[in-house]
Amino acid sequence: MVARGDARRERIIAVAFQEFTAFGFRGASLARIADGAGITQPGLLHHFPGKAELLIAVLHERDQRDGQRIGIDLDGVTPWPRLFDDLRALVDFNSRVPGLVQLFTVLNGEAVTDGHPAREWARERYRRLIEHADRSLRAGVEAGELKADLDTLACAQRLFAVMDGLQQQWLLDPDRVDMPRAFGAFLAEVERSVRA
Amino acid sequence: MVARGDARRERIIAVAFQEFTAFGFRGASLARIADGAGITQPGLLHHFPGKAELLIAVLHERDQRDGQRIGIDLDGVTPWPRLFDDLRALVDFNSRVPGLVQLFTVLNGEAVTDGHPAREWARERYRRLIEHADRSLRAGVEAGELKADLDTLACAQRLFAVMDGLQQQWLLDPDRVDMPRAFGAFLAEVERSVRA
DNA sequence: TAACAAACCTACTGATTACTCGGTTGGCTT
DNA sequence: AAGCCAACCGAGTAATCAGTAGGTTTGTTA
Repeated sequence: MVARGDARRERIIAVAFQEFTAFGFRGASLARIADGAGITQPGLLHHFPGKAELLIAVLHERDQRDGQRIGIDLDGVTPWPRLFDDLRALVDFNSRVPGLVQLFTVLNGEAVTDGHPAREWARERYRRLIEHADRSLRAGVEAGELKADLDTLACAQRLFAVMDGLQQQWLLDPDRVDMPRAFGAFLAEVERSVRA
Repeated sequence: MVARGDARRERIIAVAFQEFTAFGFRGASLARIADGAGITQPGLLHHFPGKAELLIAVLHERDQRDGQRIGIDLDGVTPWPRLFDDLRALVDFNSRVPGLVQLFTVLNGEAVTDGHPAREWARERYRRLIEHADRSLRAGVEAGELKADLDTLACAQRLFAVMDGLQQQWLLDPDRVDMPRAFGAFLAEVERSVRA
């Protein structure tokens, strides 16, 4: 009976992913999620103790799945040319999965509100991503390949600021924002300016 | 009796501003807003036909108030060096009013969800801001002061992407993000790279 | 085969949601 | 003084919200 339970959990998470993407955490309804998963509401709450925990489960599942797909080792030190390639590939991929981008955009925005269950998750996620990029750039500086006076932390923050800012504009107005192109151009500019 | 009505409207909008900032549109409660404004819920709905219209009223009021404060003429053509100064001043100001930044961040994120009343507002706002910056840069190109092959639209989009992306990071982790400094450094970099 | 527990269900809770109906009040205009 | 209307309020509306209590089914394991 373990197998059936696991399958159900996956189904619930998949439906919850869509619900949170469409309406955010506050706009999401457990009743609709249960319905979509072909289960009653108490049945849903047998698998997850509450709405907040369900959201966290969805986010963790996404982190894990996307982490291994994109193949970036967030704990190691990626050589900086590889970092830029990885980011380019990530944005290219994202441009083909607007739903995924929407989930992250909506929840990042919602996360700054009072008492939001994803606040911690959002902050830690940014810290991880930025520190990873920062390490790459610092290694490049130490190897003498990048400018010695490069502000690596500010540069790392900027990389993800542009990525997220373009996602926001792209979701609101896809016809006017060529996200991969705009991000690629930005990266090229950065690559030129950081070289020693 | 007109004066009292106007004062009440202003009071309602001020309280609603805080409520939408703290909880977003979906998380906001008309009952709490009415309470904070010292009025009953039907009393509130006498002034605004519904929750969506109240949100729009708050956003329009903010647009108007902030528009005249920052002194940017969105319809005219700002000389590009002035554009950069204006943006710098805007980010400096924003760093002193986190509540205001939070309202815009939360609503921009929420706006991409299904059937959100601020979707149109968010899209039009970006269009206005980006077109304004784009016109500035194009004028600079035509005057021969900026690179002839500068992609002015992509550059304009990037300016606001960085601004919003840094706001997001700053709200989540104010200790690790020096927003005005990071944005200033970015602008300096842009200014160097766009010059003819 | 007996015990056990995971995986559900029905039925319900009280709270909250945005919003409506049908008033009353009180100041301004004619 | 009569009439009018903006500015409210009390009392509800039906719907939805997340979550609970307590029981039943069903497969696994001892």
